[in-house]
Amino acid sequence: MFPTSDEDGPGLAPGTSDVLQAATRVLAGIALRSLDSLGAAVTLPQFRLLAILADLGPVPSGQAARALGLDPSTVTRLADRMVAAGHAARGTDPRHRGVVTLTLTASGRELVAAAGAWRQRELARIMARLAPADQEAVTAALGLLVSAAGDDYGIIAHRPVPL
Amino acid sequence: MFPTSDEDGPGLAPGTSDVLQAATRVLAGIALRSLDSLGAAVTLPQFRLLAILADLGPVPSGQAARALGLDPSTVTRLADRMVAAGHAARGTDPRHRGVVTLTLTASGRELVAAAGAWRQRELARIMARLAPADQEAVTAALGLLVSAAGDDYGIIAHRPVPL
DNA sequence: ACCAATGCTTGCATCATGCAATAGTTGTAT
DNA sequence: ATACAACTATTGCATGATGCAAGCATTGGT
Repeated sequence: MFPTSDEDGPGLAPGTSDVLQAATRVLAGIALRSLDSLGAAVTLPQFRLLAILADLGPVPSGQAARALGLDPSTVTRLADRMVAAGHAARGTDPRHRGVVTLTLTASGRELVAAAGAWRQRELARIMARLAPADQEAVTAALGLLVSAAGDDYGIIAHRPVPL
Repeated sequence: MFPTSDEDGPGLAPGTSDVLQAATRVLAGIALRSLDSLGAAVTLPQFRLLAILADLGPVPSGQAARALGLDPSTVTRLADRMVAAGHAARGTDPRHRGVVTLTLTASGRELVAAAGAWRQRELARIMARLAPADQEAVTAALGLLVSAAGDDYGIIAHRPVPL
């Protein structure tokens, strides 16, 4: 089934590495292609900014930068493009006039929602090929993997993880 | 455990989307951080080129471009940098002198091997937190997922998938 | 009123990317 | 033999992403 690369490290059952690599390809592929479904409206970094804004609501630019693991200046320029495209808006915090808050516009919210919907449809399409019991097994196993990875690869990590 | 986003599409059990998203983060995170372990020696696009060369052996530049889903000109310039860095070398096919073949140097092979080794250690570290039975369950489930995704997200796809 | 800390932006350099135009090669047809 | 069509790789050009360093504005404390 998989091109066994006879490269299994210590403590890993044979074939595990290959399966993990293939699974990474599948999951990352779904995430990336969901952007293509938007008609090339936004790039991956741009979408990441929109997604974090959808998650956090209106936040200071710097906080978005920390959440994304990017330099503040990079977020400034990403925001430039998203404001120009009408997907986000800049605002000010009355308390601290030096702070620039970023918010999604209706257009931005639509993009994030559309990508999420596409991802779910695609996922359902793939899972539908499995028996119900297997579907449950996949979900349960992924939950195990995620819990094992713990905080190391969570949204809030020492070094934030993309996607 | 997961921030249930009450966003489960049709045909998906509740929570599935969140688990999948978290799993994507974990797997993509491992793949991306394996590059950091190389000391920022190469960027992700550069490493993708090296990895494809490791997979395919010496290949024409254009074939590498197709395998990566990139424009040939992009591969030309990626190759420029990797040749300059000493990780790859250009060659010619005696049959077709217009064809430029790309090969890994010893240095390039080392990089690919080091990243793979890091990934395996990290994976083993995470899996070690699970009971052996659960480890097996995770591997089996990922295999199911990959087989369900089938050719749609394989190395050889209509639209090649990164990573 | 000065000053240090904080936060955003701009200047600069580098990498990544695709499209279009160009150049070199090969095989075929005239 | 020459001309042409097909293919491959590269270069020119424009845009986006990125980090670091410098600059500017704001805020709070002394």
